[in-house]
Amino acid sequence: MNDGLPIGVLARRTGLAVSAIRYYEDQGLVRPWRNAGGQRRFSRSDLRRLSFVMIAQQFGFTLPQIKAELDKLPGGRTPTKADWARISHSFSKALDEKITALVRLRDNLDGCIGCGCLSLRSCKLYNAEDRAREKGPGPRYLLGDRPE
Amino acid sequence: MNDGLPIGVLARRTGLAVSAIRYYEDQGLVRPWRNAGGQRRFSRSDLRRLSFVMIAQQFGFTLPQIKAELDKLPGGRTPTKADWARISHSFSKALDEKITALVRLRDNLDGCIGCGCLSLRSCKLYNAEDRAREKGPGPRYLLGDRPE
DNA sequence: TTAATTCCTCAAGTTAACTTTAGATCAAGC
DNA sequence: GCTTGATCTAAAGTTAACTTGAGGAATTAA
Repeated sequence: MNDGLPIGVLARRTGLAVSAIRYYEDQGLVRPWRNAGGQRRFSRSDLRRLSFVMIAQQFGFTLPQIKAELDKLPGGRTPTKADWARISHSFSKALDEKITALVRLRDNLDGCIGCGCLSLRSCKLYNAEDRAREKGPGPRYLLGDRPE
Repeated sequence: MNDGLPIGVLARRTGLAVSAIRYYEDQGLVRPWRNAGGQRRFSRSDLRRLSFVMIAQQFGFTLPQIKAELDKLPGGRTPTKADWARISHSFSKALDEKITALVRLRDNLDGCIGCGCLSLRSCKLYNAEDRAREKGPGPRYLLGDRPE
């Protein structure tokens, strides 16, 4: 009874394709064991790992970034609710910061007269772009750096 | 003086590569005109369009989704601050909903004893997954549907 | 026990979002 | 006018994140 879940069950429960779950194993996001016949068996907590992956992806995180988050979970034992609460919390905090930047963009528009931008010197957004420009070549991110 | 910005200036101001901006034109995200010599000229408001694209991408929106948002801006005239405020607002509202779902995931963990999940029947997360499962085959999104 | 289903690996194919390359033209400063 | 740097097009290449397909083995239900 407690011999783990086969991959198809994980797929049905999460909505992921079987091939996607196998790919996630390749990328180190889950670590199933094998049964006597060589088939993957997952623990129930992997349902949670996969849910986390799906959610994080919807927010634009890459698989390596997500792996880095998941790697913060304890290695030897099954993660506790406290482990998960901590990781989710730091995660939603990072998102809150991104959102703050988005709201700031919206609010900054109020300083401009229509668009154009007719009053460039007083436009905070314009200045924000100029400030980003001073940081040198290569892509810069208006929202600050990407996570991790 | 008011003959528009060349692509290189847009690139320096936004941090995007010139090739990326040209690609965005192909995808219909910006619509520069051409000068006598056939070179692209952009309006200043395109700086804002591109900033919006960059921000939206960080939140995992695809280019078609972003285009759909930008297409809501008025066609004939330069967008006003009110236009931009409206689009940013609906955008951050969608994100707030996603975040709410994330927080719900975190909070749901409190119903479980450690993990395992030892008390499956009382685990809200487990039930949430089962509910998703009932919606039929194909991928389902724990956070509700993707935007647009 | 047999049939249907599920699973396995490995290699190749796919899509989105770009970048790179090549060869040519345009624009700006001296 | 000339040179240097920016820009042009078109086609091919790249990376992440998967999916698909082939051929075969394991599990499960009857």
